[in-house]
Amino acid sequence: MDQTERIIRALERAGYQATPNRRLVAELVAGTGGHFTAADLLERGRRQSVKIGRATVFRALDLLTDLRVVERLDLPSGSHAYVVCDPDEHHHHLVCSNCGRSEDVADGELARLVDEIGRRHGFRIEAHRLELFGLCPACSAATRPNSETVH
Amino acid sequence: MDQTERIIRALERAGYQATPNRRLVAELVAGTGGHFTAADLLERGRRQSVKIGRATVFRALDLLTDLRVVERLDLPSGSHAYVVCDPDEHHHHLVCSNCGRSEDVADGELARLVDEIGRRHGFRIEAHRLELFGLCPACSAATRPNSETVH
DNA sequence: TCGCAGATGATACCTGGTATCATCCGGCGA
DNA sequence: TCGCCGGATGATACCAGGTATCATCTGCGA
Repeated sequence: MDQTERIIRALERAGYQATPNRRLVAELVAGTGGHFTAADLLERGRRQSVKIGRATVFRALDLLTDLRVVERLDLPSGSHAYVVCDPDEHHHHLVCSNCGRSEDVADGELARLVDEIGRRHGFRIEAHRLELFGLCPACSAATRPNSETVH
Repeated sequence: MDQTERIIRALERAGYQATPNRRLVAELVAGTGGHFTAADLLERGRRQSVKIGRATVFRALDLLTDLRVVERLDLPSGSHAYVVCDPDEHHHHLVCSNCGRSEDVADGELARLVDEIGRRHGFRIEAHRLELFGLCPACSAATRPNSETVH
């Protein structure tokens, strides 16, 4: 898939240079199955024996976060991670607590619910964040193979 | 209000000693209107010219988090804070982005929604977290005084 | 060819949190 | 009453993730 290209194009569309370093970060980011940390990217970069500064990685991630190509996630453990996601639509994340894989979840009914909560508490709600953690189909099957199949 | 006592009693019920330091932390925690950080507590402690170690504060907060008397919050800025809350019921937080005041929000319909999302994506959802940010009634009124009154 | 803006990397720094370790303290048994 | 012991404490060092600074590099346009 062209995840890498999508990211690069998002950068260019926003008027940023698509430098080799940024391309590299885009590739590394696109190559993650699920969530990742800046340290992950650095390590994978080094393993491919390309050298890139820590600051540069953080700066690139910052850019991508601004462009909403990646988002920051707060894991239940309290630590932070990043995930690639769709910049075009407000959504939330469903994260596999075993393999780290992440899926976007459309806001859907949540907006209505949030609205209602705001009204009930008299708050003017400006932002909300829903994060869901659990086992993805694969991990779920692996840990409980005798469980019912999808239906 | 007996917020302080409630916290102390929660400690004792769980078999922990209610030491003077823990009492102090309980008071400091109970005395916050909204969310706070460990650094806040330390500073307020020192301002009251009681001396308490950083580690002790963190340890006490850890305990209280375990007892679910306080919870950790991830602010939109990416930083962490703590809030006091009701340990007896699964709930979420509605946080004023101006004054920091926080209210508990019952899970309500969200459980159903979460369930449905899980089913749709084939995930076995184990945990979810909803955080809402906005202006509380007071701050809302202050920033837009000509706005409609509560009705 | 020069100059400049933006990108880069090394490095120092900051913040929030944890680990370690020696010390302190209060309760309890001898 | 003494001594012991476990839990609590505080100082301190440490760690991770992230930011700030600054000198250097690079590529592009005039």
